[in-house]
Amino acid sequence: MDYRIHSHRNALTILENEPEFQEAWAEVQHILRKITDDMIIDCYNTHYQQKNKSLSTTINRLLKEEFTSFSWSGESPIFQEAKYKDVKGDYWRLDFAKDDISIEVAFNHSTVIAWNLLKPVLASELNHVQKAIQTKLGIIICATQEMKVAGNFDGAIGTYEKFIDHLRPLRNQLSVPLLIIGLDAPKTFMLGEIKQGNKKLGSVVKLDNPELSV
DNA sequence: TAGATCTCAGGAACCGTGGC
DNA sequence: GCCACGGTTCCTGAGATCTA
Repeated sequence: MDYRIHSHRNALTILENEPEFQEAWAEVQHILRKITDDMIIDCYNTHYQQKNKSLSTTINRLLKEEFTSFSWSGESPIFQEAKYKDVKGDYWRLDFAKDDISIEVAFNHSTVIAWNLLKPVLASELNHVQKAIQTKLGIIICATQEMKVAGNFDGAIGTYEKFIDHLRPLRNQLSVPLLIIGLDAPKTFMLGEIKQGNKKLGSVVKLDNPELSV
C-alpha cells in the first residue's frame, strides 16, 4: 500500500534518527508496503464480501496479521487498574504496541478522532492511574479521502485530512510526537457498491487504467 | 455446553450547511 | 431551490460474556 505521512512534534525525525525507534519504524514501513492490492482483494473476497460494504475490516485484519507476525502486541491495555484494563472493547487499549511505540488503526467515526489521537498520548505520558504500558511516540494509521472513496468507506469516518486538522487546536494536549499515516487508495481496483435485498455490499471493480484511479 | 444477554463497531438515516 | 457533503444519532448484527 502507498501512504502519506504527517509528522507532529518531529515524530518522523525521531523515528528515522533515534536508534531505539529505527528498527520498529522499519517494520511499520515494511508491513505497510508489503500489503498489496491483490492481498486486499483476496482477503475481502474470502472473508467479507458477503458481510461488509467497505475495506475497513479487511485492512484491519491484514494489519493485525502482519503486526502480530512481527511480535507487536495486539490490544495492549494502557492502564493496569482492572477498572480500565478489564473493560471490554478497545476503549482503554492500543491496537498495537512494541518497545516505545504505540499504534492506533483508526477507520472509525470522525467523532472519535480526538480520542484516537489522545490514546497514544495517554500511553506515553505519566498518569496518576497506574500504567500497564509506557511508550514514547504514537502512530495513527487511517484512510485518506481518496481511500475513503475507493474503499467504499462510510461517509462518517475520520480521514487522514481530518486527523491533521485536529492537530493544531489539540497541540497543547497532544504533548508527545505523533506520526499520522494516511493510506492511499488502491492503484488497481476500487470497491463499488451493490445491493442485495436491503443490504449494501461491496464489489471489487478492477481499474483498466490505474492512472485514473481516485 | 447451549441458550440468553450484553457490548460495540459498522452502516443507515436524518439533518444542517454551503455552493451553485 | 436543489444538490452535495459532512456531522450526529440511531439501528443492526456479530462476537463476547454470562448463566443455568
